Amino acid sequence: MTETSTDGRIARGNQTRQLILKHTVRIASVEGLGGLSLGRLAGELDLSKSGVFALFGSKEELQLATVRAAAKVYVEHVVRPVLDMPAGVARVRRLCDAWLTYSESRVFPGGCFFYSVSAEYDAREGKVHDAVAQARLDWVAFVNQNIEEARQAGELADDTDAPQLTFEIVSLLEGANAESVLHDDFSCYARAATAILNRLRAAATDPAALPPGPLAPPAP
Amino acid sequence: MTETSTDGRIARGNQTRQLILKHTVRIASVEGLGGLSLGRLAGELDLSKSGVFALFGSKEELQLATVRAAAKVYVEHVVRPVLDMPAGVARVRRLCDAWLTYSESRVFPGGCFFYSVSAEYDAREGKVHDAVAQARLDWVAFVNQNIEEARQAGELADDTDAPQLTFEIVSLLEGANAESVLHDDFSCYARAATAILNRLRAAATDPAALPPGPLAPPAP
DNA sequence: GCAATGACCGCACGGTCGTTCGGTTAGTAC
DNA sequence: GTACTAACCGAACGACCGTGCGGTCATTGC
Repeated sequence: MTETSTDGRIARGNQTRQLILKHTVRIASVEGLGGLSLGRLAGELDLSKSGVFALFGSKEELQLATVRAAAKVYVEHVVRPVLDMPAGVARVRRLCDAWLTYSESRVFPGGCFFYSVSAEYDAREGKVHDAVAQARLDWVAFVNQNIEEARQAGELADDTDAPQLTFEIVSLLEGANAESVLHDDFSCYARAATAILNRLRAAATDPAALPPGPLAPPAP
Repeated sequence: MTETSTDGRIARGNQTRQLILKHTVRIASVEGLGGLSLGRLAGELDLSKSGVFALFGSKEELQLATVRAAAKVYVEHVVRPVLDMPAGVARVRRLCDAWLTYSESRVFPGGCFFYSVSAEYDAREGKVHDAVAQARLDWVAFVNQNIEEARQAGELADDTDAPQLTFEIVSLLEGANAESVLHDDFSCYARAATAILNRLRAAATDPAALPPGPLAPPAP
């Protein structure tokens, strides 16, 4: 517990852990967290089953680590692209575009990781459900905060119901992901973008500031 | 294969099959079709594992039969309540209300059955995926048809994009289901109803014909 | 009567699951 | 040097999985 500056063993362990988690997030986005199995991971990664087990301590801990790893990827692809933008409706729009790109480009092969595992664990109890639910709460709160800031900046009507608008936007985003993955049809992404753009215009104080087009311009 | 009017054996088999399917649709809505197991069903229903197996022939056939059984329940609770209404925007609205009631009242304990299994099998291949995808296609086509009929009846603007409106409505419905099940919070149903009502008003030729309130009045 | 059918059971099979245990190897601390 | 720690392996465990086989028993058609 002292200041161990360079322990090659721990570094190697973390490396193997990340190697494993790169696989689990991909598997889970397609087959769910229940599709993970220690034997399968060991086989595909040329490790021993007990070695994989030892790195996480239990299967549930592996699942929780997978959720945390997916959250990092999610933040990187969806949240971070808007962090350097000023608050406002353009930032909200860019957040939506980032989400649609994240889903459409199949950062996870099974579409949005959290859509898959949310549906898998929504009606169950336990730590995995709680972790997934918290991740979604954080995401919804972030969207809501961006909308609220746009309202307070005067770019959305004063009487805009931020939680209501948040619900609608999140539903449209997830609806596009669901339909595109299930039917292997990407036309719904344009539908989601259109719907969100129109909805933002309806709430905006200056609809002309929301021109059509795939991406809102980055901060100048 | 002749006209066997009363074969008690086959009747009894169908009865047992339906007993099993009543359980499988409930289990699958919570834990997914992958959560089904012959041994578990046999234990909970006081049957033998081989007996359950024999009634369906394979596990995949049991899953497909479960999807068909859930589709029947779905039609009964969502589609049938609007069949005796005249085409128009009131019929569309009532269809949405029926869906929200179906989800909110937990006809399936895990919320909408098809939301759960769609997310479970969306990125996989095989007969189960195809059956689930087809069921969703049928549902979306039905919503789209009702919207299109309302447009042709002159109750929605001529330039209404029916598939676009269908996508938005279906997304909002499923969004409410997802959020309520995951967080055990039912406030989102009101949000979905509000969003859909406003969206229909925006497309309606006579918005005054869409008063607020939980349910559109049945046909007079 | 007799033969056929179908629901249903008991049992065993090969396989995979998560987990445990003992041991080897390599890096760190003293 | 010794003591300790952590990654990692190989073998084994008990439990459960889907499936197949042989058999019992009630119901049907002839």
